[in-house]
Amino acid sequence: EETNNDILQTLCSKARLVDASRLIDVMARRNQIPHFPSCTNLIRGLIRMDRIDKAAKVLKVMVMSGGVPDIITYNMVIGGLCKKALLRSAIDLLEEMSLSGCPPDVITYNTIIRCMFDNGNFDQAVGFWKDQLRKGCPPYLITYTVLIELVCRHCGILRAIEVLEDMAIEGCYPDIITYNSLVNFSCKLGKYEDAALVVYNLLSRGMEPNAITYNTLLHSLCSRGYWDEIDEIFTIMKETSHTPTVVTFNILINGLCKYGLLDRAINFYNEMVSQNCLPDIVTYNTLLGALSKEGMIDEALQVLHILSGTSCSPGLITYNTVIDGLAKKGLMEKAKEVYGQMIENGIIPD
RNA sequence: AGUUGCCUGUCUCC
Repeated sequence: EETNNDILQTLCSKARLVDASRLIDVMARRNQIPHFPSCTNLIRGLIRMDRIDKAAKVLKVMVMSGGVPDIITYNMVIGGLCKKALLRSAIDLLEEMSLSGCPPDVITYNTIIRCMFDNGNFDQAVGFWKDQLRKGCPPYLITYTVLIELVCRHCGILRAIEVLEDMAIEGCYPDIITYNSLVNFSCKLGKYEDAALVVYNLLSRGMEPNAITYNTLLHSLCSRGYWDEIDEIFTIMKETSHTPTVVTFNILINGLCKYGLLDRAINFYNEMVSQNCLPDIVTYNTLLGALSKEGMIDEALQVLHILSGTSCSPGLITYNTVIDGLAKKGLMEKAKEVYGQMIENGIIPD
């Protein structure tokens, strides 16, 4: 046991986390008790590597061995399970928490509610939330922010705004994120009158739209090609303290590309560079997709080549984008070549 | 300290 724990610590410190998790399995089978702090570090590391399955297993061994993981580690594992849509496992773990001496907190509940919501299990999410209220949990802003979209979806924007007002009466003040969620939802439905109503409401509460509010509007307007309105908002952003961000430019570039207006998209690219707003990998992925679609294959390959070895190196989506573009033009040889580059650069295909 | 809520990019489905 002692020897194994020494090995465990060595593996953890050498970042050989999968090996370490196998060792934990072996130790568990031999009824050996793993060193708990190492377990915690291992769990967190495995989550960072997206190996939730392993992390959950180590957590289980730790608990069975009498260890009590801290709330943050638990929440991270539950969050990881939720991201993988393993809601059932997340709920099982939630139930084990209290038994293991580490009762769940708001963050645990919010994580689970969010997961139910994302999976379309709306009734389950609301039921779960009501259970919490019944148990005496005070209303939490983040929970409301997740659920307010449901009110909007089922009862309309006016009711949603009423709920926000009720929240404030209960001392739970909606913030800009809460309002942005509603702006986003309204925009997705193309209900710009509703979005405007939300903006008026946040203004009347002494808040201001932020860059994300504007970006949300821009994204929706872009998908519908409302260029005049887009121009107007972009101008407002430049005049206020909510300067366009890299996301703003990415939205505009993407919108123009989708409409085949690559030249105008490139103008925005130049504008962002000249304003010291650094393009990121999303910017390049967007442009690469457009170049490929327009048949500007050499240009695309050139950009790809330039990107390799910069701080903004091509990722999985970059390669997928270019390979897909080449394949759709029937250029299978070139596609395979790029695939080879991808492997060489250590990117694992999906 | 580190874990939960708002905006952008590829493919598939629509």
